[in-house]
Amino acid sequence: MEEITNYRCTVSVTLDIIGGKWKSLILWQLSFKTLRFSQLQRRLSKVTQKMLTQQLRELERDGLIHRKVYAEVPPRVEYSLTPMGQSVVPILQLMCQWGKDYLIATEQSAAVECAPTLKRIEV
Amino acid sequence: MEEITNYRCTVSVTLDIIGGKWKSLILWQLSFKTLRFSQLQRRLSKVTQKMLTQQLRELERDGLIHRKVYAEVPPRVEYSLTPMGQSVVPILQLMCQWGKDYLIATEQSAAVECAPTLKRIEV
DNA sequence: CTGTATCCAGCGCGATACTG
DNA sequence: CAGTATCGCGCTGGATACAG
Repeated sequence: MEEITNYRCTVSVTLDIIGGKWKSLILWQLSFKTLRFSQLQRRLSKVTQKMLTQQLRELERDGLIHRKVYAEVPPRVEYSLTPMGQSVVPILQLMCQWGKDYLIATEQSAAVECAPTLKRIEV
Repeated sequence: MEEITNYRCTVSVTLDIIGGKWKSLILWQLSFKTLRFSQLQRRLSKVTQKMLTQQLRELERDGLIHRKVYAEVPPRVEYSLTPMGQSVVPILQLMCQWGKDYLIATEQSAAVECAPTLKRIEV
């Protein structure tokens, strides 16, 4: 008989916070530079406006991103990583590298890049 | 005008493979030891049999886990990480540590553990 | 430009029953 | 024990319209 103890695995804590459908990709983009709403939307070519807004709100609520509104017409909103948000970047870097290695290992590596200088994501 | 280039971010490649609802948690459990189907099910207390089977099949198809069937009655099936599966463990370790730090930073850290000696996950 | 607010179609997933 | 098969509900998320 195995000893069983209930506990909440902190891996799932992390998944609750950055595991949302678009959250990792949003954080990854913001790790390179502060971006406006429309810039994020262009980089994540498949997100709908509704989803992007929703995911941004949750990331803001959880303290990972900062939302700065400029009192201008037309309105401008810039999103950036908080220190807490920056602390997840090492995880994303590992994921980026692992994905690259995986594609190479499975020989699907043609025409794949993940450099911050490139601007649009095909998800 | 920004330069826009289409590419597939390798972060999303990784998410496609380990981003499934239970996959990270399955890999995390298997990183400590080989487990039988029923052992996995007990450790992931909220998974249904259907979902566990489905996620295991996909992880196997993607080359992250190995499925070994023993020709016995009653049947016994053991799941373990392949070398490819072991290569994601560093990501999971970072996630585990980050989750722990997050709980501490947000002062929800009471009664939380993530040690491999503990056996059951409340997701 | 950066959002809200509805509506509703699709399917993810749970529940249940059955099997080698 | 370790699955497979089927049914159906509930919620996710897309489409659309509207607004500050």
